[in-house]
Amino acid sequence: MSVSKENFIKTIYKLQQGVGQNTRPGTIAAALGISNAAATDMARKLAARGLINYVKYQPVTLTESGRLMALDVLRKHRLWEAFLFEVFGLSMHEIHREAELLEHQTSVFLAEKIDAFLNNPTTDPHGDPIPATDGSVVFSNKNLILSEAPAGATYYVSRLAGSEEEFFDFCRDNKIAIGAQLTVGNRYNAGQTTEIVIEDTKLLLNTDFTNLIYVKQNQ
Amino acid sequence: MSVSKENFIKTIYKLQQGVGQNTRPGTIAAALGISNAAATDMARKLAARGLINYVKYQPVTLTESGRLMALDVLRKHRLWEAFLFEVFGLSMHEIHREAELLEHQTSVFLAEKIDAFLNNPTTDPHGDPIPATDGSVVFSNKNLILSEAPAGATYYVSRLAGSEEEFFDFCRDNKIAIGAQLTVGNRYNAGQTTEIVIEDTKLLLNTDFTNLIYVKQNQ
DNA sequence: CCTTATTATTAAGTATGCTTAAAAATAGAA
DNA sequence: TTCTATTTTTAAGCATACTTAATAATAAGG
Repeated sequence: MSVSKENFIKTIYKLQQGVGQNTRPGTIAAALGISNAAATDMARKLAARGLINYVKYQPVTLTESGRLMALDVLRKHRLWEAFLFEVFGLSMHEIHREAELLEHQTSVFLAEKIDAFLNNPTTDPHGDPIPATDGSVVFSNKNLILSEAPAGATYYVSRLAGSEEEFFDFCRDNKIAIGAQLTVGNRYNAGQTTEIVIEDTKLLLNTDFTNLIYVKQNQ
Repeated sequence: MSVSKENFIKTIYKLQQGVGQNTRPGTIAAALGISNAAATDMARKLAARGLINYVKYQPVTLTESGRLMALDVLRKHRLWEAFLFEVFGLSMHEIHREAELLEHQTSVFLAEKIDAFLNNPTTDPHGDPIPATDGSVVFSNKNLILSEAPAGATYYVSRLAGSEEEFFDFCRDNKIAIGAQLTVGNRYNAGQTTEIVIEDTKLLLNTDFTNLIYVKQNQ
């Protein structure tokens, strides 16, 4: 499997998980920074290999073996993130950037070594679940997405699901970190804008960010 | 720079260092497991980029920038080897196999982190020197190649310059490890075969292996 | 020195993963 | 529902990194 194919499959998986996103060729193309034509082309190739279900003009979906492949790459990505964070103390953005490259050149053998070294972690430093070798993923059912978390309550940040440096910079500058306490205030603009209070500071966030931040009731 | 180009440049560098080897297209092709035609093709492309000197029907040589690129890849390779050996306790063959993949996806940023974590090592677990960021390499002038080491004397193994699993298996099975003591005995077959004594066991090695083993007088 | 064997090069062809441009299908708005 | 805008697909083309087959040059042996 090539890097391009692994990233294509991984992108489909992540779009399927994401809120308010679809897996149409154009969406995948935009996420990967390639042309729509290239995405259509790749969709046909991966369908021929039995990794995705592809019907012309329809959103693509992963087959079971495609899903397993996505999870294999994601497992390696998140193990590297946890490792680079733990051992070298890299930032949230740095671990993502480096893991994005290393994930494709990591043998199952090495992934197991990293996993054992870290004592089989269940989440990476972003709070993303680390899939097991058999493809099982445990999503915390306590996690609420900030864009839909009931107002008035106080929560702890449990997951920062972004990947862009801009997002992590914003989080850092505004004390939004895993474990940080925040209160959800009013919603404006038909729920597109959420008011939060964090360390006595009021912030207005739109869905670009509230769809990437997860919270839970207890720390 | 692509993986293919990095490996081509790296192979030229290693062939230049090796004993009884040349850097003709066919030799490079054999080392990389590609056809002679592909090697000629790549030679032309890299010459166009100013990384190698290529004249038809002549052995190729690295330019200064080609040499720096080879050393950059080699630095990352050997830092990974040292790291995987130290942190995960992988074998001599395993560290090589994994580093062979990781070396091409390692940023200078990450290489520096690994280097600092290991306290700026000067050699990897095989005894190979780790090039510095500026491209300087310190070869121990005390190292003697076993195929040319004067007979009758006792030495310590200082470097195992192979990469094949077969070579490392042989070394392990015969107690040839970095720091091990050995005595050079008679030479036969016009110097092609060297008798050594290691832990009271006599061994006959040919140049396939004695060109890959380095020794020195003091531990 | 000449013949032969080896090696290197060129030429033609293939798969991958992209691109842009044009055509076809779908989705959205009036 | 119809028109238009958007999206998807197809088509043609390109660069990379290989292949095999044929040709050319070099190296080696007698």
